[in-house]
Amino acid sequence: MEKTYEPSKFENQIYAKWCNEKYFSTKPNKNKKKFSICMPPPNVTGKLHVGHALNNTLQDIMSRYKRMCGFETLWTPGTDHAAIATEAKIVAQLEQEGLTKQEVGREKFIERGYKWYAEYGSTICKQFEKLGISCDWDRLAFTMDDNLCRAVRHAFVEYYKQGYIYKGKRVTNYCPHCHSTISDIENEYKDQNTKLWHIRYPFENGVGGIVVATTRPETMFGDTAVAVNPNDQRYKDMIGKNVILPIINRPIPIIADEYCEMEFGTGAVKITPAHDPNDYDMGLRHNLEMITVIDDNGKLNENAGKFAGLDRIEARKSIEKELQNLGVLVKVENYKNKVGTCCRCGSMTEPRVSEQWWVKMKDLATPAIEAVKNGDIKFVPKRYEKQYFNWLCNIQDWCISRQLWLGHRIPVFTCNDCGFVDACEEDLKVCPNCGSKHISQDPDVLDTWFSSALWPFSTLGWPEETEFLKYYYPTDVLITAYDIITFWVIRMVFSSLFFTKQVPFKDVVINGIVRDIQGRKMSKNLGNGIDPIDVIEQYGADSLRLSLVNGTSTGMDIGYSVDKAKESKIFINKLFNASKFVLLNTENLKPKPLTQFKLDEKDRWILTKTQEIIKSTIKNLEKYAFGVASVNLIDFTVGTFCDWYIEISKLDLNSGDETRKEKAQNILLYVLTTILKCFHPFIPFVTEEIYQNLAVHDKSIMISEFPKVDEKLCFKNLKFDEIISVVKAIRATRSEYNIPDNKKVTINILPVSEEKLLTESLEIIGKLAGGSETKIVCKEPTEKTAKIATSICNIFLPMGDLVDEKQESERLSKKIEELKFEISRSEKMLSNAGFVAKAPVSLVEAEKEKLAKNKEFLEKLLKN
RNA sequence: GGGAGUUUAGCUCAGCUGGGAGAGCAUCUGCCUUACAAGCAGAGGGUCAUAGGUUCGAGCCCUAUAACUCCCACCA
Repeated sequence: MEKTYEPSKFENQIYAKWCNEKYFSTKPNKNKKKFSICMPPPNVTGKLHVGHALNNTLQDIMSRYKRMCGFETLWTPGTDHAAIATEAKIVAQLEQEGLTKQEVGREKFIERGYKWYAEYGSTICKQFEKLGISCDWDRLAFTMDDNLCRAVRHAFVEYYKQGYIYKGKRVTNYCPHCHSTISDIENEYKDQNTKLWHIRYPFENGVGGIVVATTRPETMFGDTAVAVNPNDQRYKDMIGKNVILPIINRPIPIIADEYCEMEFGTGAVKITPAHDPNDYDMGLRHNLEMITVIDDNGKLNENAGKFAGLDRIEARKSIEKELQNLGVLVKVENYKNKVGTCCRCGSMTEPRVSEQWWVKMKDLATPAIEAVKNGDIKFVPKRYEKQYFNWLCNIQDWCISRQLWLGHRIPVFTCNDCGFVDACEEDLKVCPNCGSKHISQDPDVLDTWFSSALWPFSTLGWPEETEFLKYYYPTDVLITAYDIITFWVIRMVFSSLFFTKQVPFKDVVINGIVRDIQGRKMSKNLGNGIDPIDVIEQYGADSLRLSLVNGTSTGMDIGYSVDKAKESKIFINKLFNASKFVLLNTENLKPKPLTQFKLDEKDRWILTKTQEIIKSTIKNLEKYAFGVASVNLIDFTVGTFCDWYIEISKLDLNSGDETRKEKAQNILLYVLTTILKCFHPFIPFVTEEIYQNLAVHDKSIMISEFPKVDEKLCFKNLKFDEIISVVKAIRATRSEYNIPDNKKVTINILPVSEEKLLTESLEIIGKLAGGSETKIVCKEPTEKTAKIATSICNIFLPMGDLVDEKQESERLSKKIEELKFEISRSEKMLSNAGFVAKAPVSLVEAEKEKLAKNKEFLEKLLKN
């Protein structure tokens, strides 16, 4: 092993070895229980971010843990083509070359897409490898793979044949930048400071009129009515009359509709059915004409008269000026409202009437709600169920068509001659109705999430009844961030229930978002992003992983800075060094069962503590409490193993007594091995590196067995903590007197109880507390000493003139006060009838014991 | 307008079905002690947001309040 912990020296080699040995690969094995997990596929639009590192670290922890527990473990990796995002990137790429999508043509454009997928897909996989994740690369999936395309097509056709998919005209959110419709959840509402324009629409005779308030004056050219509330006294008489739309002078009717709020604005609303979902509904109710005024590029079209060709936002100023000139602009006030933006590119979306493909959601949602309600699927933490229910209970039909070229093309074919329409798994070449060969396929592609929704089963071979599907499905756990519960988790659930009649996963573990240390989202604009690969290069993958997990809790956001990786590296370095110590002292050791040795108090103590940490690690991992598990492991490694046992073991190792030495060697090796195995899921590389150097080891730690609690190594009524208290008390007193650590003093111990233990532990106390001579005495020394009282003994440190009487009596009286306080506390509790009657018996007993012990202690102190 | 979350040491955060407040970093003091100075030992530092309530007992459960964050919703 290297002298110092330098992760870059071994991480890559170890990963290569794991791959060569096929440790990540798995296949159905009827004799074993399985554990399966499928990776939320990152988009192939770029590099991994810290969020991916977090999410995949958690999945890797579960995978490695379960694998070590003997489960046939499949973790399916993969990537997502993310049609809209990737297409935007490629369009931008083309733009740089001075080309447009149209000039390149659909076929060539798709070719470019595949090139992009290959390039960025492999970049992402390489980054994952650096992170050390143990997914089965042989089963790497991509949403545009042939078999996944077949699954998508099969799913579409099934939905279609059963009447779940239909084509319909309504207002959807259109992104003029991405040139496609997007679904409601892809449309994010953002606060914006804008204006409310009050415009007078005059009556036909040119006199008076009705004033409407609008945030979108540019849509006025598409107005086909003005609506007022039927109960609004102000406008009652105007209903049915016409007003003249200014600028283009088109007459439109005043209609009555409950939708209008009398209190808002002027109480009169301009109605633009083609550009607003509510207006659209009203248009249907009142049979209004629909006039589109904004084109695919977000510019006003010919219906806007002389404003045609202007950008929708830029046109506002000119329109405002014109309205002012016409004398119909009543006022303009500042106004704050929410504007829909495209979640991919941030452009303001445009509500527009268009014909799209939809999935009918209501019947699909019901079983999905049921699956979580009846516990077939559990959310961790549970509170995220609310988000799930909230969305499913208010479900709207899902718009699945996108006006893009990349992605899964909608498999609906139309006969150009007879109008026959059908969805087909194989391309339709000949019309089954009229025999014509003039067939055209729908030009749109499917929403990316349509294919991701099938991910857990499509990656296992569905719709084929493959062995993998039969064995590994449903998967055990999905680990993902909360921001895609609606986009993805919900859609997987209803798709799975519909197509496979099973839930896609049993547990959904939600991780938070990785933010910067100030709690801000990491973004390009802020320049506060952290590249996980940089962190790995600087501190190692294990440090990155541990820093993302340690002390965090599920579902909570994480404030992250590279300092955390540095802190983790410091701990790993500690583990590395402790291991080095053990390795140096256990070379060529032939381990024996620990029960063969005569175990003394400190041995029983460390072995019992080891069983406790195994137990707690298992318990925490089983409930996905990764952060607590690692905190406990670190605490045990540093605070128990390194700080105490290793130091103490040096006495056995250097005792010259071969039996003692061999015992210590065996215990050191056992405890270290246990620590390494428990830690392996968190920090796989360094644990493997160390493990390979152990005197005895399997071929790899990752295929070794996860530690189990050994009841034979659990001991009761241990008193070793008392010895630790003695050491700490002496150390504190030394520090009080400013005695440097390297200066030894005589330690006189006058036992009060546990004399045997104290006698056996003199060596330990002497070593750890800096004793030149450590001995049991039967009475207080006559010389001047610093006096320390502990619950099992009095300690006297002869320090000549250094001893300060005042300080001594202060310490003594402080101790007495402490004890008195403790005693009165215990007495108060025990005299409380409620406590004695209602508290658990063990607690009451413990309190009684404590009281008796403290009373005895105090009595002895006061005697002196 | 609904819903959720957060509020604990100077900072970043843990804290189990309620049973004596924890870690890391930072600060102060002393040590290069034979695994580790990326270290060791010691120390200081908290009315667990506020106010009520339930309970023998509350950081944890209930109710209200405040501040911050997020999600959902068609008020032009």
